[in-house]
Amino acid sequence: MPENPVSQSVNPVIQSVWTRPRRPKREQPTLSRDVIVAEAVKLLDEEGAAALSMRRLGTRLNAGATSMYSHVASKDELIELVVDHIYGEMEVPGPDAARDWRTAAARCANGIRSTILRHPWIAPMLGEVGVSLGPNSMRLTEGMLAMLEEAGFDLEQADHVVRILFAYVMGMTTSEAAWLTMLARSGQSQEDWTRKVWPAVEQATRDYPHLRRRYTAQEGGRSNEVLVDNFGYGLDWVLDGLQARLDRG
Amino acid sequence: MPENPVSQSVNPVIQSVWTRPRRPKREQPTLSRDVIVAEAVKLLDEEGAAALSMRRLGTRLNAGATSMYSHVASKDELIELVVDHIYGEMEVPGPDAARDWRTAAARCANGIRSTILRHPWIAPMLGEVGVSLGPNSMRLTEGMLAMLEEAGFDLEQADHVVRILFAYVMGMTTSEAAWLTMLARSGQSQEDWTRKVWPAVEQATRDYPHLRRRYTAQEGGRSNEVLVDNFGYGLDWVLDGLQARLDRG
DNA sequence: GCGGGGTTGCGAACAGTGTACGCACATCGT
DNA sequence: ACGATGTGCGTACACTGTTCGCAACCCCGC
Repeated sequence: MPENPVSQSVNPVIQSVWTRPRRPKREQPTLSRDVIVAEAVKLLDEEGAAALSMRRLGTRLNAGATSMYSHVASKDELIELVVDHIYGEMEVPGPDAARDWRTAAARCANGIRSTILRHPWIAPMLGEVGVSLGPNSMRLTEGMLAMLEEAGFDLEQADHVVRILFAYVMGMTTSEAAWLTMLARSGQSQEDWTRKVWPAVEQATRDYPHLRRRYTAQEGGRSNEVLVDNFGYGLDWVLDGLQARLDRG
Repeated sequence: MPENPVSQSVNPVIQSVWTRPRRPKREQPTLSRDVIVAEAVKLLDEEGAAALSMRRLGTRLNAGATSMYSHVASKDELIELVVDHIYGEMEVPGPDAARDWRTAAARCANGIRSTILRHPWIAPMLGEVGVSLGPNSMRLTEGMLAMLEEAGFDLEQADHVVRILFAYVMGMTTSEAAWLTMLARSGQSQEDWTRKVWPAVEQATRDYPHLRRRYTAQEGGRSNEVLVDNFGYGLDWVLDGLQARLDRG
C-alpha cells in the first residue's frame, strides 16, 4: 500500500486525512506573556543564562518553537520583561519609611542584593538592558525617590543618591553573582574549587605579594558573613556621605 | 582568462591537480594570540558586542573561520583575554602614590571609568567574567592594594576598600555604558532619542510623580559634566568613609 | 444560523553561530 | 632525510533567533 506522497512532514507515511490525529483542542489560550516570562525565569533559575533559548522555552511550555512570538516581539524583549519581573521581587520602601530613611535605604539595598543573588544570571542582563521603563523598575525608583524627598533631600540630590546607591549595590552584587554562577557552572563546592585552582593562583601571584597574601589569608573562599559584612561596610560609607550632605542642607 | 576557481569546495569542477593554485606561501606565522585579541578589540570598538563572531573575526584577519582555535581555546577564553587586554589600558597607581592616597584612588577610579566608557561593550563582559587571574587585572589590584597598605590600611581593610571602590566604579560606569551603547545602536543623538521616546516616558510616568519630575528636570539627557559630577559625588562619599576608617585606626 | 476578521499556535526554512575533526603543509630537531 | 609538531582551513554538525504561511480557533455582526 500506501506510499502516499502526501507526506507533510516528519513521517512520510501518513495514513489518511481521517485517521490523522486532529490537533488537540484548544481549551483556552494556554500561552500568555505572564506564563512565558514566569517559565523563562524558572528555566533561568534552574539552568542559567546560557540555557535560555526560544526552543527550549517552547518545549517546556508544551508549545512549538515559535509560538511565543505572538506574545513577545523578540528574545531581547522577553529578556526585558524577565528583568522587570525580577525587579518586581524587590521590596519597595513604603511611604512611612522616611521617618528613618537610613535604615530604610539600607533595607532596600540589602533586599536588592539578596534578590539578585537569588537569580545570579540577572547581573549581566542588568548591564545590557540599562535603564528601563518597566513598571516594576519604575515602582522601585519612584519609591526610593519619594522616600528621600520626604526625608528632606531636594529633587536633584535624591536623584544623585538613588543613582549612587544603586550603582554601589549593582557593582558589589554583580561580582558576587559572577562568583556564584561560575561555581554553579563548575558544579563544585567552594572548597573543592579553590583547592583545585590553588596551584594556578600560587603561580599567577608569583610577582604580586599583596595579592598573594590576600588570597592566602582568605583561603577557601569568602564565607557568607564576610560578604555581608563587606557589603555593609561600603553601604555605610555611602550612607554616611549621604547623611553629611543632608545635614549640610 | 582568469576564471580561476580558486576554491575547490564551492565549485565542483576542478581542472587538475596541476593547475590548482597552491596555497599561498606562509611567510611567517601571521596569527598569534596578540593579533587576534587586538583585532577582536578593534572589531568590538567599531561594531559592538553583538558583531563579534569567530567567522567575522577570522575574515578580518584574512584567516579562515576556525584558524583562531590553535591560539585560543574557545570564544569564552578569547573574551577573557579581551577583558584582560582592556584592564591593561587602565592606569595603575604608582608606588609613590601612597603619599596622597586619596587623590591617587580618585585618579585610579576616574581612569577605570574613562577606560570603560571608551569601550562600553566591556561592561556586560565584566559582569560575566567576574574575578580573573589575568595579568593586567592582577597588576591593577596589586597596585591598589600596595598603595593602600602603604597608606596605613592593614591587609583586610585594604581588601575591603578595593572591593568597595571597584564595585562603585563598575556599577556607576555600567549604567553609563549601557546608555552609551543603546544610543550607539539606535544611531541617533541624545536629543533625537529623548525627543522620540518622550511621549512614551510621559505615559509611563503617569502614576509616578517623582520620576516624572526627575525626567522633566533633566530633559534632553544628562550632559557629560553632570555625569562626571555625579560620579565624583559618590566617589567622594566612599572615600570619606574610607578616610574615617583610616583615622579611626 | 453563518460567515468573516483577528488572534493564536506551529512546522518549515533561512541565515548565522560555536566548534570538533581531519587533511595539507611548513618548520624544526635529529 | 625523516618523523614530530604545530598552524591554517574546509567541512560538517548541532543549535540559535526569527520570518513566513497555513491551520485552527475565537468572537462579532449579520
